[in-house]
Amino acid sequence: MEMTVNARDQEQHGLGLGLSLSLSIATAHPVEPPPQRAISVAPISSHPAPPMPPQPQWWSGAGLFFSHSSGTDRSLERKQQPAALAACHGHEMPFLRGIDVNRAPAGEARRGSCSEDEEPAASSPNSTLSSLSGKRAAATRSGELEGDHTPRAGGGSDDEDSGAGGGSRKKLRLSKDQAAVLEESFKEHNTLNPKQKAALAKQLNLKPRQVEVWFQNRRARTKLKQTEVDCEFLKRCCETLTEENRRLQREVAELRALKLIAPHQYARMPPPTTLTMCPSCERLATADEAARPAPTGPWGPVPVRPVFVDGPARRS
DNA sequence: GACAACCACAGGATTACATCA
DNA sequence: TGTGATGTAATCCTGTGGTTG
Repeated sequence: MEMTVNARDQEQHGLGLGLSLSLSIATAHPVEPPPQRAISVAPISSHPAPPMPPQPQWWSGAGLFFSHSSGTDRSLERKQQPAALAACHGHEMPFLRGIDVNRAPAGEARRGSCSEDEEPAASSPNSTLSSLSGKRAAATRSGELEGDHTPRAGGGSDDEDSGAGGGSRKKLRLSKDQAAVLEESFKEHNTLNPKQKAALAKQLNLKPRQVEVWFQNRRARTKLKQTEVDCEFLKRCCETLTEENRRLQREVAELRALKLIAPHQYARMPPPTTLTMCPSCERLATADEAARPAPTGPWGPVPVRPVFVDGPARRS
């Protein structure tokens, strides 16, 4: 079961970009990434290989956080929820401590415990909401259904939220502490199971839905950033190959000229080695090497695409 | 075992708000 | 102070996989 989930995650996180050059190598093994290798451009080349950032922790962290199930093993989680939620208050998340939260007033109509927070209506508003889109969505926006707005300390009340024409959607800004904890959690595991979600929500005084949304957006940002990194990487690959191609063409021209000028000397030279450029690993290989099967790639070590590591740049 | 209905959750696209230069 | 740019929380929609009857 977990394999299925992971396979799906691989597919989804593996950048369905159609960037097939060397990306597939890295994306095919997100759970257990191959060791970083420098890109070995042609042995005779003097061009520096494109820089390659290290891989993020979460990339290889799938399934490690709550080891009883993968992040999306819902069936198991659903069965385990009552007991799990009873014991979910941060026990398995050592980093969830001492969070100074921008909390709504204590009297606010929030369901306190994480088990209570996992009520059906809030657990997956999307699935049900989407099928009821029109009215229900509008109702949600105006705070009728979930009261999903969690104002910051001193912020507006629910009354204020729904007051402005009913269609306003107040936007909570997470505090630095909250964002830091979420970020830390994301590094550990880029998806959440209900236990984790509830624990985080409880600890941060957010709604599980908010934690869920944050993770969704965070995954989207990571993927976007990764796409940018990939584009940059491919651009550099292209430049490198173009330059290499120019150089080889110059070399060919020089050799031809030499053949015309001194045909006798040229005849005594050893036969030229046939060089072939591997399109995926950017190594040059002789015809012999190319014919030989290699253990790790067509002609040797396989380069790993750069992977985005840091969080998105923030203005401050 | 095959099937349909349902549920939960993921990603992608988009909107709307908050903040900053 | 007004404004455009940017970041991001939140929403909507759709697809997928698991469970259940």
